[in-house]
Amino acid sequence: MNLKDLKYIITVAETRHFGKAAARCFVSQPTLSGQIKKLEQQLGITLFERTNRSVEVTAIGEQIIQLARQAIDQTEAIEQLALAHQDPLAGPLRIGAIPTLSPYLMPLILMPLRRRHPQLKLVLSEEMTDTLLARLHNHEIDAALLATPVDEDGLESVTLFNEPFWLAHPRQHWFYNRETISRDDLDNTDMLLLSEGHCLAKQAMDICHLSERQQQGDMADLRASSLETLLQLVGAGFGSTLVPALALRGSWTTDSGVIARKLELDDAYRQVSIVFRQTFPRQKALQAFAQVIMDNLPNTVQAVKN
Amino acid sequence: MNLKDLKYIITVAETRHFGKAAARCFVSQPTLSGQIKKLEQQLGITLFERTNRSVEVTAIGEQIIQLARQAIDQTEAIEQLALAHQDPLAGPLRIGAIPTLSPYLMPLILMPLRRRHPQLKLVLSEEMTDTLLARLHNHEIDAALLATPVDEDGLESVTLFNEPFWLAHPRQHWFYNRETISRDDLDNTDMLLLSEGHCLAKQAMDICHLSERQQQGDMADLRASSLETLLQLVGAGFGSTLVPALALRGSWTTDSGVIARKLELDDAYRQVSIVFRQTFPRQKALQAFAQVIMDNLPNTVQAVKN
DNA sequence: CTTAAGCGATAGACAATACCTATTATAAAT
DNA sequence: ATTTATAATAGGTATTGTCTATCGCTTAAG
Repeated sequence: MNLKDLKYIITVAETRHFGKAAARCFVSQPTLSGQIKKLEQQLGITLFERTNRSVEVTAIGEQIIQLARQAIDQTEAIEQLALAHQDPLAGPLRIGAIPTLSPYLMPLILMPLRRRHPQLKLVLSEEMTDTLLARLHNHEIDAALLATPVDEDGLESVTLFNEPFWLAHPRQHWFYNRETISRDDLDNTDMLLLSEGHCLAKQAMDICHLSERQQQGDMADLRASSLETLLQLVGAGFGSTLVPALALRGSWTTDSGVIARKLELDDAYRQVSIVFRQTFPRQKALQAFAQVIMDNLPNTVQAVKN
Repeated sequence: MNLKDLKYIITVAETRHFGKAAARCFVSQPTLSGQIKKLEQQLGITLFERTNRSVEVTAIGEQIIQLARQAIDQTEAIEQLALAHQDPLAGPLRIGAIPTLSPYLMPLILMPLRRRHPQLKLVLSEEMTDTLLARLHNHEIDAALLATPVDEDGLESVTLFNEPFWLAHPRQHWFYNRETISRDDLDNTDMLLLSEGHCLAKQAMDICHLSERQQQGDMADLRASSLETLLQLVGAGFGSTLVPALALRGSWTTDSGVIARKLELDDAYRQVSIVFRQTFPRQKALQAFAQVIMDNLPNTVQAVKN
């Protein structure tokens, strides 16, 4: 059986005329006759009762043609669906981002994205780097926004921007009187960190020259599960911390006893990149998404030219 | 697009493995790969995201494969339906019969038919010869049981049996004392007839040598619309009539003042035949139906050997 | 009564394409 | 480093869908 054959019998049933049906199917009449004969033999039944003068559909033919119509409808639905999704921007894009980035970046780009690519729908998830990479491999998400370099098999990574770390310290802290903060200053203060698994925790440790062991001994009980909590702790005077620039766009500096200051250190930034499977077929959609991000960054962070 | 292609992508979606899918489809792996590539190009979308190590279905692929499954289901339903009807006896057979035959013949054969061919369902209709022939041409019925020879284009006719005409007369009639009834006797009595259109009316007139005109003058007001009515009239003494043998199988002789007697005339019978379109594809079913009729006739009528 | 026109079926040649074998390229496992 | 497993590619073969030309038949017209 064949989809063309089904179209043929449907058309014959409609026209009750082999010649006209053939013309409507853009084939010759012998072709149509032959294909229908073949189909009838394959099915073992007669679909049309024909004389030189008339063509009538048999009872069983009526039933079969009804089913054939449904089958053709399904295939046309397939073509419609495919056509609607030929635009790689169309349809949902499943994006995961790390928790120290997502709540600060997404508000910046969602509106511009909708304006620029209204047909592109996002499905967002917020998880830590390892989980995101696993979900990427499992095809559960299409891309991940990470702040750590990735070099895994089958994954590709495009850097979007460099996000500086700022120092957040309590107002009462002796930092308050310093003109600039040096790395030595950072080494000699109480640094609060995010709980384990957050890449930001490890990066902060690297910059402040803290070792894992040191950390465990000192303030394991003061690791926070979110940046918001962390800043609350800073405001309460428990210590200082490094904060990615985008996270400071809120009202932290003004009210709640937290002072945020730029760091004049070469390596006090993180590289935010979008990571996806090399085989992902809708990379154009990711490209568009990335472009919207880079076009809508505040001037505290600098987009990377690729 | 092609039904085979749809089967291919369904199988790949199930196995997530081109080689295994190819084996299950009984084709080589390159064939499967090529066909799927072709389909993806035709649809303009990627159905599977594949590496050397894994095959995963894309989001749009999932949707399309779901539709493909439905389409394949429809075609399998077509094959099932065709298979179920490959037995030409299967499915309903639309039979029309004339009113002077149907109510007397059908009770004789319905039970034997069900015993012999339980899968053969009858759809009966009861109309006069002309109507039946028209419906036959219109494909509204598949065969007609008639008592008149038919020689129309595209129709074929098989004689089933010869049904003798019996004479039905009132008990008080002078026929009652006669040993045998001759044709002259018939000419000289009041013959009651069925209303126009019934072939039995014309046949009775032929046998009794009545002309149309004669009939109109005499007893146009006494034509009956059914055999039952006609016999009621006979019982009431309004005249005599010719009755086909099968119609006398009831209890007419015993009670209601009607005497039925065989006629010893060469031409006092009618030929009952089954008529159908030459192109009708289920002639085997008609053959079976006809055989059941001939096997279950009472000994008052004689089957015709073909 | 002959001729012409319309219709579906048939025959044979051709061309598109589905299919196969053999091979390549690449990644994972030993 | 070698082997194994996988999908992709290349090139040749075979199937089969399609075409043109024609037949056989029926109906309509001259």
